[in-house]
Amino acid sequence: MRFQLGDYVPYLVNRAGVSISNTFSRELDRFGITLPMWRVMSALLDEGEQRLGDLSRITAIELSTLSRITASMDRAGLVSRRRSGEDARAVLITLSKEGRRMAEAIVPKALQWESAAIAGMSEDEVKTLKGLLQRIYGNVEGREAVLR
Amino acid sequence: MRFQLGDYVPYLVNRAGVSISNTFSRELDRFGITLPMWRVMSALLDEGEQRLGDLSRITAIELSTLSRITASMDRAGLVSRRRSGEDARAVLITLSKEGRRMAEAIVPKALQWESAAIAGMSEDEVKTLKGLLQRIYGNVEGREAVLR
DNA sequence: TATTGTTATACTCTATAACTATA
DNA sequence: TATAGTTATAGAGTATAACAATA
Repeated sequence: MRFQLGDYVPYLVNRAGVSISNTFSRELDRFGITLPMWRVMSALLDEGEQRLGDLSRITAIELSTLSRITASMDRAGLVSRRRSGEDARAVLITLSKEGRRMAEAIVPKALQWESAAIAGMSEDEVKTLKGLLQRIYGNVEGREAVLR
Repeated sequence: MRFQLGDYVPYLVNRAGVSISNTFSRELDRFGITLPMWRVMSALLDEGEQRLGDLSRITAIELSTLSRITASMDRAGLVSRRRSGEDARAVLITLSKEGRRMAEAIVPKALQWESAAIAGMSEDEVKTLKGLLQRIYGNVEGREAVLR
């Protein structure tokens, strides 16, 4: 049976994703943060204070990994963590002033990298791309949910 | 400045890629191999014997990582490695009989996972998706090449 | 000198599971 | 009992660089 890696969707998606991530990670090195940290910061910038569990869903970072990441960001002064008043089990994460300042400095760079990645595509193509990627994620996670 | 993670292409690509990779990795666990190993095997299945450097390009795996991975696959009896006669610096990697048998057993599973990931998409959409993902990879790696 | 590949180190993320505290 | 997080451990990939062998 013939199998061509260059025509195989999971490979193409993963290769594109890894490629973007790796190159942007190098940009983030200058700020002393990792890509998952940037995800956390941008999610908080957009959505405001979040519970750890919700942040895990938004950023697609494993809860246990996220727990360590936010602890490290807390030590670095980028976020603050406090117990929720409504549910004492929950931890609320917020951007600190410094974290917000850094996040706002990174946003333009992030948009530049996005532009570079989608260079030459029409608005329609980009829109289609986003839709299809969301469907892939939904399909895969949905199947996962069934298997669990 | 507003920044929405859920509308940001690098995030969407990476999320979809990681999601597919993680779920398929669990399928591969049954065969006792990792996703990068499967990449190597499928590339060799499709393209035949390869130099390590070429295999690195095809699979998008770092050379130093690939060196260790193929060494481990060699120990597991999945591939064989030998020096090239034409260029004694180069190492040629081939699937062993057992490696080929395993790869051929995995191909149908891989195609099933691909089908699940792209469920509900038309042929045209899938074709568009592949083209756009290839362009992203080209754009990013091209920019990388310039920066280096 | 440049290229092909190997090896070592330090770091990050993942997967898993045991654990605490609260609901 | 179930949920929200924390912590520890083992394993895999990445980045980097030093290195050997060959071109």
